[in-house]
Amino acid sequence: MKEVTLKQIAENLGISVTTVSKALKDYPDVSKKTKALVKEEAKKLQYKPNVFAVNLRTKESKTVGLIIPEVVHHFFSSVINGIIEEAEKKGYLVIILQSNESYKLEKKQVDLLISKRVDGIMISMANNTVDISHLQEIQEHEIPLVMFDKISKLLKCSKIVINDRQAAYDATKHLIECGCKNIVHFRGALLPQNSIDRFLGYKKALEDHGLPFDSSMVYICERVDYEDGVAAAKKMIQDGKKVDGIFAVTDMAALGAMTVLKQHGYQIPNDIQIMGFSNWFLSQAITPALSTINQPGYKMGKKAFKLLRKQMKAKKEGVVLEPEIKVLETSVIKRDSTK
Amino acid sequence: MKEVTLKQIAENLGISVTTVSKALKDYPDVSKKTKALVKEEAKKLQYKPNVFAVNLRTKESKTVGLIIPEVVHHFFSSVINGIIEEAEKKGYLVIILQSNESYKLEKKQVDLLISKRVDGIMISMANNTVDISHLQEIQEHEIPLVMFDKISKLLKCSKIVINDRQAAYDATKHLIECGCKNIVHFRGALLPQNSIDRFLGYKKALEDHGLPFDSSMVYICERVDYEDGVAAAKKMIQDGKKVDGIFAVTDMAALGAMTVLKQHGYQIPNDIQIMGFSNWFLSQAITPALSTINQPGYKMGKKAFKLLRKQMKAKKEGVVLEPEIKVLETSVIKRDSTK
DNA sequence: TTAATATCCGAAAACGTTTTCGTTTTTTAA
DNA sequence: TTAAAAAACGAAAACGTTTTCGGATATTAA
Repeated sequence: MKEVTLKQIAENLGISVTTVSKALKDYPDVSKKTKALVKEEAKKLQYKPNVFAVNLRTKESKTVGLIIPEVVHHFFSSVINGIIEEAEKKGYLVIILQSNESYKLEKKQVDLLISKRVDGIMISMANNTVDISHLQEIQEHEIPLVMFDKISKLLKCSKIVINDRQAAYDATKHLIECGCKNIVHFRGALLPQNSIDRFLGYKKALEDHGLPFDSSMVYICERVDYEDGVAAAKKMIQDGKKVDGIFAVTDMAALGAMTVLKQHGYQIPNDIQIMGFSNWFLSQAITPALSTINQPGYKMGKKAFKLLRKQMKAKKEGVVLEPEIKVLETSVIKRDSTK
Repeated sequence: MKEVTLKQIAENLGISVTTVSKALKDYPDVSKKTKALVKEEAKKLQYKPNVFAVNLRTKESKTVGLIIPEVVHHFFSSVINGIIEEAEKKGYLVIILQSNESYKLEKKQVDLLISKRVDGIMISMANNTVDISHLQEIQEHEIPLVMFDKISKLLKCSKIVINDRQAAYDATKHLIECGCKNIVHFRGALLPQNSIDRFLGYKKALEDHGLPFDSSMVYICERVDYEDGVAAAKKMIQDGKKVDGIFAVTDMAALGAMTVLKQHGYQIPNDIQIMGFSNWFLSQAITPALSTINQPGYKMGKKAFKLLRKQMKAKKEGVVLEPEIKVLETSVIKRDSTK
């Protein structure tokens, strides 16, 4: 089974490769008649252009890269979903790589994508990435770059985020308005910006409402997952502090905490109210249903690709485009874990 | 910033492109001295081969395609994780596409991957796919193909599965051994093979243990998710049948059922025992912790790529390889939803 | 009719690499 | 010293497409 090429079609029709190519792309300088002939023959032979040759010639691959900390996370898989769908609509395919929250691996993945000559890159940074030279390298190669969710404030590029600080502020405020006076915060790791911002929002909300901030009321959930929530809650109970509210950095951590609290006989929301973050799809299914902040992963993915596409288009047209920063709306979702 | 090419290096060193190419690939017919020189120069200029040209020349892209029903599913994202990791180890990148459980879209995605000339394809079929001509087309293009999880028995290709029937048999048997006499089955959609197999395993287990099979004790969960479990449980309660055990096609459906049952005052496992399927990561975290079947997604992903790689290698070497079917082990995981 | 213009077509270069095969140079054997 | 063998190198073709630009043909105007 021989591959069908332009040459093949040209020979069959007794015309030149040039004309065949142009006919298929509707160049104005080929007659309607030959266009029809060529297209018919192409269809008959089921001609499909050799992308390898097209890539080489046009210097683009219609492929973009995506680097995220981990695929197996509801938030990130939602983002992936949004990106893939949006990309496909525009004829782009997506290569996904994981950093496993490791700076070293993240750097390696960036190199990989650069050498694969993808048309653009989207990235959500690993927690412990501080050096951003690998991201600058992307820009030096003039590859359009978009950051989302876990971004670096130091890098000048298009970004798509939520206002973590404001959202955390709202979440904490919600707890306060529900009557909480002693609110614990289960925060994320120390480095990533969104973890910092959520912490700051929590702190600010306390201050604005006349509640004292006490750093011993803050527990760290390094990986912001279920187990971390469990561990933090256990530690909290052990510490024996007076607590009537918890603002957790993610729904998963909140859920972990909830399980432990229930096991220890705490009534939710009567004894302790809990606020999550992300609106994970099962948060409404657990008992009590978890109050949380809506973090639109799917939408973020869509927007991320749209921004990237804008950059890619501009590059192709030789236009210089100012980086754009899009902030997506979040909102408090009140359920049964707060009253 | 000009791209560094072989030509560039050749000119700098006053030798031919051919020699440079060969030197970098350690051909035996270039002297140690020139090899050293070339490599040094290449490193100095940070030479990176143009993959587009390499692809064109070698006719391979070191890229594989993956088609799954949906990214946002814990099982599938586990598979993705396994595949990406294994692929990367061998220098392959992965392009992920979704069928959204639609045959039409699945077909389109296959076409896309074929025209992208990926080196291999892995697929888990959409529920309503019966016509497999698009998969045969993959084989006609001589693209290595591996199916996993949701497979077609009609297609001759490498597959990686679990023994759904046996696993379902074990799950049902477990319920029976825990004293259940009236076991309901929440099954998946009618078409996909694994849904059928799980149903058959359930039925066989009943028969083997002298329990009557009653088709009105089977409820369908089309999308096998939480909401389906909720709906099926409601319907079951409404039907007013005597039930002391449920075997659900997935943990998510089981969880949905559990929520409804708890709301209706049923004690689990005292009034009704529940068995899930998949060992979703949170199944151990809910209360009561869900007994289930261990379905190793991550491992399945790894194995799937390994099988694919074997096929790709064989193709390259011109060897014909018999399709291989790997069956992964499953096991009953006993937790608190059964006694 | 010729000249000017519009329309259509194709030769050829280019993209950067790999690989075949022939040529040159060096080494070894006689 | 010469012939044979081994080692090192390079010219050139090939992969299949896109695009420039010059040339041919057909059409219109004078």
